[in-house]
Amino acid sequence: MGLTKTEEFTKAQNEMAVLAKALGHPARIAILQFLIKTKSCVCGDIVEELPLSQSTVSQHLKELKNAGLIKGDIEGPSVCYCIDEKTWSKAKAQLDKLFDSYKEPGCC
Amino acid sequence: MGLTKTEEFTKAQNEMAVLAKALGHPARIAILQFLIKTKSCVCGDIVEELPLSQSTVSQHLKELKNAGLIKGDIEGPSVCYCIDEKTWSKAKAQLDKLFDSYKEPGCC
DNA sequence: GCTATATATCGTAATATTACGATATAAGGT
DNA sequence: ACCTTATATCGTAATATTACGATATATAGC
Repeated sequence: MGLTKTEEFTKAQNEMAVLAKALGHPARIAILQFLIKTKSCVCGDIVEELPLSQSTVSQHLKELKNAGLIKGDIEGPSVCYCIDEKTWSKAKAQLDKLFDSYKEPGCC
Repeated sequence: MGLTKTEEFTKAQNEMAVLAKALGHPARIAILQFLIKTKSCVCGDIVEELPLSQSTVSQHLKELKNAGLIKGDIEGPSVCYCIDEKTWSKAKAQLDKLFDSYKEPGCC
């Protein structure tokens, strides 16, 4: 056991879970905020900004990339990361939909 | 190792990460959608709705409760779960803020 | 108090995540 | 080709998550 039963859920549910999971770590929130703030999408400056080692930051960047939230362009010897607009707006839309589907205060 | 360095990040970053992490599993997305759909916030019917065992569902409910997204009222022999309005709108606001802070398409 | 039903918790096993140092890879400059 | 710099990957260790069956707990009804 210990393996998420993805096949048992809908595509939409799995997609949303993947996106939310990628946001489910303070370091990754911090990375995204930093990428948004410094529009120039400075690359390895993230390592200096975060209280984590270079390899750990690289791992978090990889996960954000896997989820599709960011993309990385090679730029000389370094890599330039930035928000992937398409997935970003998709994530926003999906989460908005979930949050907005709750209207009335239920029963308890 | 293997322990998230929560102290190194801001309160807001950690809070958002906790909320997102709670949403980071398809079963928990399914549970929330079900709770919203059946306004009567039927309790253990969730177990019948999901392709998971009773104990596993109970574990997921516990995590959603820990994150504050839902609350459970004892109602006779069973428990009535429903969305916790306060945390729900807080989560919505925090995520909205993150998503909306991205405007221009960066560089790459 | 006993019984049935509904949830929660415990114990356990498998897999995943987080983190780091060390090492590998890739690109630019000399 | 060599060196430097920037990132990525590997190996490893600790902790967390996911899942289930079995057992405990709690409440209503008898």
